[in-house]
Amino acid sequence: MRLQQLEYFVEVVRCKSMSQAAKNLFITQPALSVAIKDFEKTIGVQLIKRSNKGVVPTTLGKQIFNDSQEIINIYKGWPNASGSGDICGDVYIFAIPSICNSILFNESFFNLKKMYPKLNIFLDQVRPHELLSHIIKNYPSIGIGYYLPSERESLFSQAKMYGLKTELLFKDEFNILISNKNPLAQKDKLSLSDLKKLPLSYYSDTNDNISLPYQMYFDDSFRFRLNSKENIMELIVHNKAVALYPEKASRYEYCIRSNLVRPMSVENFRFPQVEFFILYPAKKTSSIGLMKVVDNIKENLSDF
Amino acid sequence: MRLQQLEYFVEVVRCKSMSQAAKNLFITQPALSVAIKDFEKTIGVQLIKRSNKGVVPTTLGKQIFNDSQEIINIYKGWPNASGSGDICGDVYIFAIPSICNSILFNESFFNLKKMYPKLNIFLDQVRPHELLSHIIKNYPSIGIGYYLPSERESLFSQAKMYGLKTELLFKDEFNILISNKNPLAQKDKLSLSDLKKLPLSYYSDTNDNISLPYQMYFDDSFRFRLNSKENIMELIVHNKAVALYPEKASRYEYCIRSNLVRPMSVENFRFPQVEFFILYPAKKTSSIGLMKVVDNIKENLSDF
DNA sequence: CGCCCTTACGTCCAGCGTAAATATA
DNA sequence: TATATTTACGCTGGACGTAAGGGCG
Repeated sequence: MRLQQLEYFVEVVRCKSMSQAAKNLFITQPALSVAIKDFEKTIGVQLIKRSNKGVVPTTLGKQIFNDSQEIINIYKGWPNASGSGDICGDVYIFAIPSICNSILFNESFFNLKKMYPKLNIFLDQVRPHELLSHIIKNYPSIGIGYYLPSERESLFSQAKMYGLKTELLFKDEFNILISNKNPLAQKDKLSLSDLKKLPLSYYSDTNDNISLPYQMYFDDSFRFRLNSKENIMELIVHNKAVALYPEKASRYEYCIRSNLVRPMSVENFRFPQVEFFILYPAKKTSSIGLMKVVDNIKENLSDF
Repeated sequence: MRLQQLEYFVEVVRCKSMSQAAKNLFITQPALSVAIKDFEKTIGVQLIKRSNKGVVPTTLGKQIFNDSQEIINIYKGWPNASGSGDICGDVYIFAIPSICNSILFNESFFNLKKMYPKLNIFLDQVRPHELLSHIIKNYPSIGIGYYLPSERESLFSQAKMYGLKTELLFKDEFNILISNKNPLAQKDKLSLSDLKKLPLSYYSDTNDNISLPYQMYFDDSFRFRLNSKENIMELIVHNKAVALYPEKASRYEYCIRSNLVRPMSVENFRFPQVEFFILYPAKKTSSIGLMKVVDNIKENLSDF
């Protein structure tokens, strides 16, 4: 017998309806029907009477309804029990640079910390090619990154091998970040020939597989290989270079919000489309704290 | 989270030892170790400190130990909860004639009824070839019968198809039941030629695949095909015929206990060896009452 | 080395979703 | 037919057993 079944039963009695309770519990109605039936089977007696109008508890059903509420009240007080109890523990998040601001800019992310003061949340910025290894080394932890559509299958299967679940958050498109000081920033769109006047900055790791292939389109008389987003942004703001960044994910960058730089696309030309994903332990035994953070991020970044 | 995990945790704290608790809980020590670890993971905090001397609860562990006991006390009062609460419901047992007395003769079988007065137990005597169909028609129910070793695989796989679990109870050997009035009963063993003087009685169903093949060894000038054990026993007691019966399973027959008839073997000759089995629903959601009866029978009839 | 607990891995069952069936007004 | 519940079935994950691994006296 699972504690969850008690919660299911309580919700069914409260709603006087299987279908309504199923909605509230975020499971399908047949699944709930079976769960309640199994619950009755282990208890050994009928707990609710079914009809096409809904359900009503039997005499004993009411008794067990009360007991169940009492039990739920006890364990909801436990740390990390699915109530809002005393959720605690350490949660590690590894995210690629472009998405970090989007996470941090979101007020509800900080509400997590207010809601669960004992929950320690650590956000580490890592380069895309390091993401998976960080997640695995620091299991259990959460990862946020992107993949090119062609990398999708290999990422999903690799993650699965390590007991990780991968979920798509949103699709994004790379664009050029350019300083508003640059006269070209006045245009609606850049042309391919404009690019030749612009030096491209990119990450110093040799696996920057987004920017590297496009180097040839830019002014290749300069070479800026830097190892932090801050360095790169600094360069862009001072109009010494441009960079390729995912558009949606970067929308909360300070330089963009304050109009120091702007994202621009190129006429008749598309930079890579990518899909942002979240990676987290597939096991249901993951700490509730971790799952709260996962749910929060998914809520904030889905359909971004 | 399962209610069982609370019981596991409570037992571990009580024993101050994983291995001892595992013994009391009838699971292996590694299984318990994992269960407790999962419990801690969902709660989010360490509940016990491990050492090579055993385990001790942490501060929070003690708190949750108390809460768990409280929760267990609540649901142990429910009908069929694994406490000795108010176990109720109907339990149907189908057993072949030869084993019925062994079940009924056992005092502990009747203690079941004393312990759980609301549990209705129905015992039906059925012929071996009808056993499976009765079990299926009356699902969930319990069956007790025997098979020839050659029938073993087919029975097990067929039962599995119907969601039934089959367990060996004990091995038995068929022997001749003969009236003590008969002078041959004075001998130590019968000879094959003695059999020719003895008419064989057997069940009137055409599927009596134990007795039928041996008909030729007996006095075949008589043919007694009867449809109840009482009729057959009556015949044997009055020395009008003999019959083939499994020896161990029949030991509680009144006629045998009171020395009216005795089982005899034949020199240099063996009647079929059979294996008695119990059949019951494989699902863990079976009513606790049914499982109590299954456990009782297994306890009484294993290594008979 | 022995005791106690953990990790690894394979097997089997339970939980849930999808789709289809059933019941009642 | 419309609404509510049940049944059927496939997939995935969890529970437990067996066997092997590690820490501490």
